[in-house]
Amino acid sequence: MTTDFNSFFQFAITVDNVIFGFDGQDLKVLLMKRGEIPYMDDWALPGHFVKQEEDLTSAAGRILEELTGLKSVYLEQVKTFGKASRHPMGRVMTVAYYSLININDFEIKPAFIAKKATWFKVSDVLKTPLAFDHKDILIACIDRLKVKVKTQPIGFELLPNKFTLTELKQLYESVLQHQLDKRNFRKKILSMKILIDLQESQEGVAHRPAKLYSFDSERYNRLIEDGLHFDISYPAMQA
Amino acid sequence: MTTDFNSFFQFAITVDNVIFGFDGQDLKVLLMKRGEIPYMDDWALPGHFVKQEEDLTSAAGRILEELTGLKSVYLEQVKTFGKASRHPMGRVMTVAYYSLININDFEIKPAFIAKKATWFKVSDVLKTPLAFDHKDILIACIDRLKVKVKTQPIGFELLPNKFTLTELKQLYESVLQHQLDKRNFRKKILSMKILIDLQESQEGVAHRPAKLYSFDSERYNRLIEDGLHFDISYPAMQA
DNA sequence: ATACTTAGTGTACACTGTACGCATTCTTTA
DNA sequence: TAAAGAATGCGTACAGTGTACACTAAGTAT
Repeated sequence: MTTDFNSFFQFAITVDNVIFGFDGQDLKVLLMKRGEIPYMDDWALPGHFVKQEEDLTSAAGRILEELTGLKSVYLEQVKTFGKASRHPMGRVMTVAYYSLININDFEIKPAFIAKKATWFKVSDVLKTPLAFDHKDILIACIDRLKVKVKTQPIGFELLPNKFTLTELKQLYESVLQHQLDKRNFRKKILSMKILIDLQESQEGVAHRPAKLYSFDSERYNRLIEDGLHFDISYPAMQA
Repeated sequence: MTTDFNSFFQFAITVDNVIFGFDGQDLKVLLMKRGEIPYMDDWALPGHFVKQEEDLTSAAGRILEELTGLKSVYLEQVKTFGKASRHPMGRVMTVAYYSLININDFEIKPAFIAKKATWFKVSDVLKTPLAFDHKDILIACIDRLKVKVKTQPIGFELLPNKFTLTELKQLYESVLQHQLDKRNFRKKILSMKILIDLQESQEGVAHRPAKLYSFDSERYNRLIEDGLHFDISYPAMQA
């Protein structure tokens, strides 16, 4: 009975993290070139084994921090992948997370430069093979992000504190893979009253500078209490 | 290095399954009285250890079938719970699934009668303590169901093949915990054209019998291709 | 026959989504 | 310094959907 019970304790758990960034044009994901077997030299999601005494959530945060130096960023669990055959070296389940970071804050930690951590356009990565079942994991995270970004104000996590409405629109378009109508997008976002008009403008651009805004999370929370329905649905705003 | 690697393989994985049913009045969940330590005699979600050679998805299906005899029912992974302290007897992570079954098809397998599998009203269970972190798991599954039932036609999984519009409305009300306006609900559902009018009526009721409908999944899929937006949002239909 | 119970229907109004074009403000360069 | 270029930023009209709301119809039970 006891030995029977113990026989179950032979799994390993990893956390794999789909780190999304946005460079003003495209949605990007951070991949690492594997330096060990299996899948040596293939591109893979950053991930690690969970340690014996470590909470799952802590493990996800640790990976992100070790790699990027960033703490307290947006991090969400998506799905656990547990096919018996998914890891050639044993029974390893992986819990997939995705995180949203401001790509400008980001700086790869020296320890990882050797492992070649690189940003890829999401649209490109979908065409190239990845280690393990990481392609499936990536797709699951993209799908989750698409759903979530429409109904939760998480898109702002990918932008600098100060941003223009054009940048925000570009972000939504690259996540949702859909063109949006400029005027309707502005109208909708501004009508929610969740942005602070910073009374500042872009500088150094070769055209009329755009106004800068920031996301007012306190106000957002108050409005949600009052029944605000955050919803950026692209069928509603096709260009 | 190898020993180091092996040291990670000391986790156990369980699957816990929140089995939802609907009796025409209330949303219910199937719980079992535990017959072993820890948490002996407490109510708990049905669950099991995942076996060495078993896919995660198969394990979830196996639990459901062993308990209810039902195969190929709606089953969805929700979240993995992995606090280091969550299981007093070792490092056990659990992957939470929920499933939707037609309560009339259901018959508890004899092996489980001894373990007292019983349906509870969801609203009651939320007030009583459960084993482990099963309360958290239950809440996560309820929340997921609420979100999902609004945008996917999964509510029908909880109903018999033939149902009345009043039953369907009652189902939504008990899941969403919100009253809906009868006329608007009917108008919305019928306007989607995803129900088949069976040209039959209820029998044996002490009042005007209601018409029976069934869900037309093929038609639904066709309409989705054409851009149908399934959305039963309660702010839109408050009573 | 009457009372009772639930099923089933329609309309008016407000609001939101959607489509769409032009003037404005800044930089660059001729 | 004038003109061209580039992106910003604004408004309106129409269609469609959401929402509120009360009574009649069709059965059963007494």
